[in-house]
Amino acid sequence: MLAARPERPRDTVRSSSARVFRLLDAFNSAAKGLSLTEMSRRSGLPLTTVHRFAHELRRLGVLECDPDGHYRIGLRLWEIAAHSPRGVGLREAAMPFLEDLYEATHENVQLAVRDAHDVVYIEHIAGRRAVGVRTQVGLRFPLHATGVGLVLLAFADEALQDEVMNAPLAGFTPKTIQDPSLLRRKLADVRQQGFAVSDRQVTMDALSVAAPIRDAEDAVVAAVSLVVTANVSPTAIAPAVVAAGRGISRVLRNAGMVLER
Amino acid sequence: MLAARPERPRDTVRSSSARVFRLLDAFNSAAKGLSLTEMSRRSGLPLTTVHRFAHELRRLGVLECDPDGHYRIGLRLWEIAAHSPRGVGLREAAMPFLEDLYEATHENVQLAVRDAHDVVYIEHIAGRRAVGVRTQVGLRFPLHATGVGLVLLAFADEALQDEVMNAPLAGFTPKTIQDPSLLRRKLADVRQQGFAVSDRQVTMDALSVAAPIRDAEDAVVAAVSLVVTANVSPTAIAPAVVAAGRGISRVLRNAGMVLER
DNA sequence: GGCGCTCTTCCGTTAGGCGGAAGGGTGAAT
DNA sequence: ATTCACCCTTCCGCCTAACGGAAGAGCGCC
Repeated sequence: MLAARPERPRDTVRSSSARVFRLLDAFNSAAKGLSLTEMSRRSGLPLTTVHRFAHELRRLGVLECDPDGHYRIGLRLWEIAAHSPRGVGLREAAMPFLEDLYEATHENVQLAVRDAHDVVYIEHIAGRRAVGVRTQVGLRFPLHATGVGLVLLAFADEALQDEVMNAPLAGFTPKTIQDPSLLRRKLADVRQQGFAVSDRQVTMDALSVAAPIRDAEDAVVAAVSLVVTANVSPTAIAPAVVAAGRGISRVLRNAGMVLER
Repeated sequence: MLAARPERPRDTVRSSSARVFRLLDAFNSAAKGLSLTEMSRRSGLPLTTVHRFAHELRRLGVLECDPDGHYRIGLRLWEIAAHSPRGVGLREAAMPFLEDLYEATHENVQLAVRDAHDVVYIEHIAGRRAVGVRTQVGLRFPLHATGVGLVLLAFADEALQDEVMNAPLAGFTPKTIQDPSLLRRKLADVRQQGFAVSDRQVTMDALSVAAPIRDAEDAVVAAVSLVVTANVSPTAIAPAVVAAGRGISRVLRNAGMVLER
């Protein structure tokens, strides 16, 4: 008699952990803290569920809550994340070299890894004087446009390269490579030269030079780059960037760090 | 007939989220990745439960797993943590100033917040030439010994100060303050001077000078410090540290950041 | 081949999760 | 004062997803 169908799996996984992390994901691009209702809206979880989770997570220190009921990502989560090899582990190894690079140039220094089809920025150093760049720790960006992305793509599996080529390549400026065969040739150049140049492919006022970072098993697991104003010669700064990449790779090798997936 | 008692709450909370984070906590002080069995042992959760969680968390990207079955904290968790105001948010605001401090001195620069009775290091910059310090991003340390700790304690609630005083004060060197009344006087000095000096209280070869960082509501929410060899004069470096603290506070104020708990 | 180790699958039980509904609190608009 | 709009909180019955012991599979090692 017209019983409503079970109608189970709306579109979502019904495990408890998946819900918790769906809730936590609601905090990306949340400048300020979120109220319970906002969390509910962003995550698509029922308010009651959010209420239950939020209180529990607060009790655990995973979320923090200011007096007027706005929740934020808490220090506890940050501490757990500090044990992430590809995040903080890599950063610790790389920092002295990024430091030197910054001090020598006073330009934007960036450290990034790949996740799926994105670059994820792990660290960046920028003085107040350097060219304005919109990168931020934790930010994602498509692989084909940036210097670090080109490096990470050039040394990735062919399967992954194909996937990226077959998807539409977003354009940011007139100089962004959007043609797959052009990109393929570019990647070959990167592999041969040992560094990548992204010339005004993200903004028209900046170019970046990036070099690979290898782990203890010699796999390219990260990239370091220098972003400078577009009038600087890439070949002038490439040696320093490549040297930094080598230095960081050496530290990873000596520490026996393996960061492959 | 002799039914075994329910015997419910061994010592642990039985919520799903609490278990997940108990599992994730198993990763602290885990240099390398953990196997399922190791996770089970460290967390005290039954192997089957760990098995279920680990697979689910891996599916979610919260954990990563290398081919031989060793799990690590994944990039997804790190990305979520990148939205933590007291972690990455603070770091972003402070970085240029830490940078300047480092460049001017080439000594160890540290940024820390307080959590309960501990200092938690959010950032540190150390060249290869600086005095060896064992701090690390994400590390905890007692409040009463370090420079940053003294600052954070000096400007904390009286209630919290009392709690710290009433607990035994761990000693690290002969110069570590372990007497509550001495500590109380020290804290008064810190408040009056506007900076703290920890002279050989952690190791006999180093001293640190720390200054407070205030958020948009003028609450002391963090501290910045410089750790140098014990023969450097604290008063010589204090102005630079205090200036950095002021600079960072200004950025927080302009950004309207409120980091009180 | 037996032993110790770890990972995986199975499955019956149940407690913890779920979320609609209703209640309370606050502030702004009328 | 009354209404409205929001947001947070509590309650409670249903039920499913989580639980974990037990047994089995894979893998070196002595």
